[in-house]
Amino acid sequence: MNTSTTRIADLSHHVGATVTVRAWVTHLRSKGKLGFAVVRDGTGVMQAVVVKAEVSEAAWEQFGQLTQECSVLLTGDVRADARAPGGFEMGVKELGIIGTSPLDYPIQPKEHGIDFLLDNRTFWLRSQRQVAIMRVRHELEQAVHDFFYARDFIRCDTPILTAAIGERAGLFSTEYFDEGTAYLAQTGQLYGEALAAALGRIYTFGPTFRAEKSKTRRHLTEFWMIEPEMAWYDQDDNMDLQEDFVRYLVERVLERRQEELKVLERDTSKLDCVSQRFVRLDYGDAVKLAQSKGADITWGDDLGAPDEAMIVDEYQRPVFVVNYPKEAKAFYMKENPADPRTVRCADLLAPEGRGEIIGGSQREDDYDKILARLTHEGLPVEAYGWYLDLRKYGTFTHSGFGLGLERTIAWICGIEHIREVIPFPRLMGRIKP
RNA sequence: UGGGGUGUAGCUCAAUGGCAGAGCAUCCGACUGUUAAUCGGACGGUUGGUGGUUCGAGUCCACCCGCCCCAGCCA
Repeated sequence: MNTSTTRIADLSHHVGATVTVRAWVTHLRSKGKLGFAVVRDGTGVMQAVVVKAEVSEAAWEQFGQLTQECSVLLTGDVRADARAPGGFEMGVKELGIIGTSPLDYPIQPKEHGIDFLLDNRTFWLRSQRQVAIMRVRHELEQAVHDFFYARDFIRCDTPILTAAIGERAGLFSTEYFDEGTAYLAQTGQLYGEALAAALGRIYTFGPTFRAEKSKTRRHLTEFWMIEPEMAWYDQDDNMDLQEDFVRYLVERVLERRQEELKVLERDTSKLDCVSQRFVRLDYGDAVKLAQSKGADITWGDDLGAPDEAMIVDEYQRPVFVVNYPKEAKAFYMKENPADPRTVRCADLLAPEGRGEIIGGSQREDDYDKILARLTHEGLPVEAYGWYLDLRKYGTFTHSGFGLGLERTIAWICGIEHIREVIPFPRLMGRIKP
């Protein structure tokens, strides 16, 4: 690495000194014999000021050759100036073009339509807003690992290529040698349960794939999920952990990524609600609440997106909706002893109409009951042999949940559509770039 | 998949059924403190496609295609 150059983020330490910066040109303005180039290097933005009378003939000529997105080597004096984007600017002495950039660069500093931006995602990612989002994403990923490491959870990686097992929604399939069809994992949970029996408390952090024909601002066909699984946790312990986890993630970003949130124009006061205790609302009460607000819903129905929005709107902070009807939920959730029509589960609804960011439950640990559920749902029992064995060889109380990374980032950043919070979104009808 | 919307210059958008336009970008010129600079000029079109109605269709109708929003499924 060339250590003789300075990163833009470090300019504040070099005020008054002469430094060299490598960067890309984002914006050019000229005013006769005075030129301005706003450049970025991934760590920040800097304004370069070129005065014809103060540079060589060659340097001034090079300035005239600059185009948007060409890469440059700039040498000059650093000074703080309130007029400069980023707060610091360089009085350029020497200037060289490293890589030219043709005049047809598609992204302009103005409004563009979403389809155009996604087609040009590689370039769109260079914009200040996208850089800010990716930095928050990075902070959250690191925060996930820090949270669980501090609590002695073991990170485990579960397979992406699987035989059909897991959720009910659509699967992506591919040929797998002589073994027939393999499917891209929709969840690591079932493997997580096996690992919890070996290691106690574990979590997975990986991509998941769902071939659902969903076209909403909350769905991707490929997204990242964090799935902890804890031996000897019941559903109440599970929710306590989720609450600590979500609160930690939000506070971590508020603490360390204020600059990025400012770029995103996020009203961070809306996130302060996580410091309060999260609401725990029984499913039956949630239905009554939705009904009182005019929703057409009866006991037994799953809550729709508008119902969820109504419920969260009532409390203005994260809400657990607990103990859903058995029929609305997956076979592996534990029957609720207090009301066998329901299961010991919870969805965590994020504020501001964001909807579900976590789905979790205590797992059914009774061999006969889970076998009956599998059969009742018409699932291929033989495919679940090793999973059922977890209830046969030393069954144990255990619980876990799945947190959708992109939904969480979108909520914290205040981004409307989750396609913007992953570098290269995979959507129904979009596989490129 | 269902409901709603939309498709016009490289981009973002105008145009009572009657000559297809603007801003930005690009090019040329002016300008020593710009902030998506400003000012003057130039360049830029098979109006998504195929049919139809009409003297005349970007505009109305039918079908097809693309995209957007909402819903379902979920994280």
